[in-house]
Amino acid sequence: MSNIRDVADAAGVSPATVSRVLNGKATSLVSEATRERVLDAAQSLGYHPSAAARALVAGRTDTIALATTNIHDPHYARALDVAQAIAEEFGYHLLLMPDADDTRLQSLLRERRADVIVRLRYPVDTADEVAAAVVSEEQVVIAVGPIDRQMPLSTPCACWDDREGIRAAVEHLAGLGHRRVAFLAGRPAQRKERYALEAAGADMTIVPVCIEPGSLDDVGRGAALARLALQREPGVTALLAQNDTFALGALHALREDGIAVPGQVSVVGYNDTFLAPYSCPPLTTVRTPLAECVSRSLRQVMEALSTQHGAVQPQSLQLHTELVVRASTACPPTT
Amino acid sequence: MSNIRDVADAAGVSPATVSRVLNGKATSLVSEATRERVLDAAQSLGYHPSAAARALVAGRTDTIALATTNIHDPHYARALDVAQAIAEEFGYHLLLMPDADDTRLQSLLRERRADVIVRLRYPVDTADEVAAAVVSEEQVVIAVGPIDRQMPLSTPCACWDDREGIRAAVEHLAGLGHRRVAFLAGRPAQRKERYALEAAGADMTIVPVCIEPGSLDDVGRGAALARLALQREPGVTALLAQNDTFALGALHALREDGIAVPGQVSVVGYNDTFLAPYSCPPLTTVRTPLAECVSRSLRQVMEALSTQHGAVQPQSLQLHTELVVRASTACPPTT
DNA sequence: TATGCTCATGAAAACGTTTACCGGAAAGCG
DNA sequence: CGCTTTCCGGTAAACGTTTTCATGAGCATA
Repeated sequence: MSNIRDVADAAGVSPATVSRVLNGKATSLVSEATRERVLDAAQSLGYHPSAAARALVAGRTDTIALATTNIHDPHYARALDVAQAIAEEFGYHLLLMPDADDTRLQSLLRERRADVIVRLRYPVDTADEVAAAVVSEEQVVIAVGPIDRQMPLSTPCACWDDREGIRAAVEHLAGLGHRRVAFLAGRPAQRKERYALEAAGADMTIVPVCIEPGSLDDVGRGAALARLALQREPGVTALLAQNDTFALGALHALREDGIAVPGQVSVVGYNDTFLAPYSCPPLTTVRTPLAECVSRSLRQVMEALSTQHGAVQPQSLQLHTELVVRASTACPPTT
Repeated sequence: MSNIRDVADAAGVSPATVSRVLNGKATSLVSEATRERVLDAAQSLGYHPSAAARALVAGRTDTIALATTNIHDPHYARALDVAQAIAEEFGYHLLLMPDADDTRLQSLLRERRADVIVRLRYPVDTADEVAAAVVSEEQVVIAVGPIDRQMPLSTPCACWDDREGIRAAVEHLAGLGHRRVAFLAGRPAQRKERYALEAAGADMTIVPVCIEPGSLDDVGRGAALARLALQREPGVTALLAQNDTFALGALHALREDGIAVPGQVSVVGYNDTFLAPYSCPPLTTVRTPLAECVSRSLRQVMEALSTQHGAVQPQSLQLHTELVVRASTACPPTT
């Protein structure tokens, strides 16, 4: 394993010069002749600087951490793709940290394992507690997620309002004539469930349905929830799913049970994942701007980090959600 | 930001003692009284040891790197889940390295950014070139992917034989009476395509169909490939897809064009992702043991790394593929 | 009391970089 | 020729750990 010292010896210069050549910010500091000699030596020795040593002295790890639950959900996988692309663009590495509670994120920061943490889909207003662990001016926590109420954050933040999306879905269903709708929730006391209830007008009832976490995968849970809803709540003519994956399961269950979608029951998803247009029938769903949020906020921070020398001032960004109407919703049957 | 020295001062001991307490392998080396004092001091100072400094001196980063293309494919997302779970179990971090060519993997190793690299889905027999960069006895490259021919590797390896799966699919279709089948390939000269051709018996023709990489997502490409196949290759009664995502697109296209599956055309997927049972109709597909391969080989290496002090001897593992028959295949129409 | 052993702890040397500081040579200018 | 300026590159001090070696205390044994 070769050192910077080995390279220096091979090129007949000092380690400092090698470092200067390899980091080469100001090209003027070293002559063209030595630069070439150093590069040759490094090349022929197969030299790569130790990330640890560099991080230790420079205080940067060139690493972005992505903190999220549910990497298996296509919606988050998309965000991961986006983050990866940006990391690559700026020469950073991507560290994955799923199911990360605040304590683990804080130690991640303190151990200096990452310069930037993108915290996905937790309610953004709890991000400040994590950000409190920020150690240097060059460490940032970015909060990306649904927002409850506008409030000033000390960290960069990109968010959207789930109420907006839910309201659009509910109004769409109400406009079609649905009067009784079931909300297929991941677990009890979901925020979205509250939104759905609050969005329901006087002429519409929303009944939440949920199921204890078990051995089922997400699609399976969606199927189970759909069956439960139709069996337990007579008169329900539409299902509003917690996410597209649940909706996919619901579609499958209804198809198996011989219930026509959207003829007898309408189904609305959430997130507009890449599966939604290809389901059977194509899924009406609410597009949430998760990927866009990650993309914009992360890029902004990375740019600030790479040019300006010092702290990143927290910028907030709020994007809109939007209902995408496809073929899984229609008027309720006229009985 | 607090040091190990700060903690030492606060506890009235030397840094060495703090290190001993915090790494605490042999509990007998430090007295109970000082141990508690140190832990208290560390706690109240919010101390976390610097990952960089630790990595520099100890030569380990406690990091597993996952090298793969296509994180957005549900099949790889599953592998990622598995790897993450194991990393967590052993107290390691997970670094993501998509689209990594050999050069980048080698510098990853040389920079010592990871102790273990899991290299997904490249032909396993090219892994040795990457492993050649292995620097210390405690660095490992694990090769996980389809295998062409059995050959001794210098690195741990978990693989399966795509020919096995392809053959099962082809025989299934042949048994149903299909005589002309299209293979929907990702790009020209795919290995699987070769396998498909070689698996076809005398009484069956396989025509490859492919399409230049473009702006389409994978599902969209599957749809386009299906349409292309049926238009360009008359007499085709079954489609064999490169992967489940393509198959999903194919199902969608056929449904849109009013072609009955499996009545008029049969469709076979590949990989058996979580979507396969829920497609419309449920997808007949070949189950490949990617996740299982990752799980087993990675766990074995991690255990070797954590107990035995020294090199990991390369163990090879080959698992079977298996055809999962669902509802997207049937006899060809009798014209 | 001298000897030897165990046990807890401290001192100091790595690990491989980056960077602030300094010195010397070359060059421009009077 | 002497002075200042510029440019190039070397020296050495960090960065925060882990780990080897040494030291000294306590204690048992002879």
